Amino acid sequence: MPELPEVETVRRGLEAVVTGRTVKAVEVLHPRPVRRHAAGPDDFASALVGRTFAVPRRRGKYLWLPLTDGDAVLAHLGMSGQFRVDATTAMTEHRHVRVGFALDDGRTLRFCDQRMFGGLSLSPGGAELPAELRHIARDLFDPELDLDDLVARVARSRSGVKRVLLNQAVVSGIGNIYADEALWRARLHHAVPADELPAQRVRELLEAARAVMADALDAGGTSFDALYVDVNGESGWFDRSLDAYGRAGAPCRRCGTPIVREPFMNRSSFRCPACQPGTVRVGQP
DNA sequence: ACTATATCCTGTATGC
DNA sequence: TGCATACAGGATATAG
Repeated sequence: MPELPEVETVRRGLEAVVTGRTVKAVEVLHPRPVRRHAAGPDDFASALVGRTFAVPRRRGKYLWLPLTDGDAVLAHLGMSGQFRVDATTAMTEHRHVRVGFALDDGRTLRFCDQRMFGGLSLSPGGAELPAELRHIARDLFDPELDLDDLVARVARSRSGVKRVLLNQAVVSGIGNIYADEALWRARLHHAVPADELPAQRVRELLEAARAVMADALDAGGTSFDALYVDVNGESGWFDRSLDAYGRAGAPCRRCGTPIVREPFMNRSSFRCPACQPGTVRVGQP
C-alpha cells in the first residue's frame, strides 16, 4: 500500500524519467483513473500534448508533475497505482495499464492501477502546489512543517490517536502500515484518545512515525506483492523490517508476546498487547 | 466544527 | 470443481 516512503520512491524514479521531457501523445485506456479531470478523458489526453515536465513533487501521498507552463499533472496512487517506464520490462506484462504518455525521448510512461482507487488529473496553475491539495496537511518530511503546532493540534483531538495519524488534514503521508509501526515504536495503543496523551508522548509518536518512514525510504519502501513497485518494477524490502503490521501471532521483537490483530475502521490494526496495553494509565510516567 | 461511517474497486485467499 | 465470502485500504461524500 503506497504511503509516504513508497510515493517518495516513485517520485524519485519519475524525476529521473520525466524531467525536461515533452509529451508527444497521451492515451487514456480507462476513464475511471481520470475521473477527477472534469473535462473528461479526451480532454485530459489532448490537453497534455506538447507540454514539458519539470521536477516532480510530493506532499504526503500525493504526487504532482509540474509542467513548465505553470500547470501540473496531479497524481495519487491510491491502493494499487504504479508508474512504469518501459526501459527494462515488456509492457505486455502489465495487465492494468490505464494511461500512457509517449515522451519525446522515445520512452513511454504508463500509469497502471489494478483497483483504480488512484488517478490523474490536470491541475491548472498547480505547478507550485495544486489547489486540490489545500486541505492536505504538510507531511513529516516537509521542511516547513511546524512540529510544535502539529503536536498541539494532535493533542487537542478527542479521536483515538491512530485515527488522528491517518487524518491527512492533520498530518499527511501516514497510512495503516506506518501508523501501526509508529504506535509500536512509541508503545501506544491505537485507541487511546489523543487528548489524553501528554504533549511529549505525542511528540515521541510523531518522531517515531518520521523515523520509521525514513527507515522505509532507505529500503525503497514496503512491498508485500506486485501491487507496489517503483518505476522500474522493483519491489522495496522494508516488509522484512516491520515490527507490528501483518505480524499477527508472531512474537513481539521487544518482549516476545504474540502480536494481535484487531478490527479497526473496517480494516486491521496490529499491536503488542504487552508493550501497547489498553487505555489504563497509557501516557502516564 | 468536529467526528464517524459508507462507498468505491479488483484480485487473491479461504471456506463450504 | 464451483460459488460465496472476507480481506486489502486510500480519499471522499455524507451522516450524525
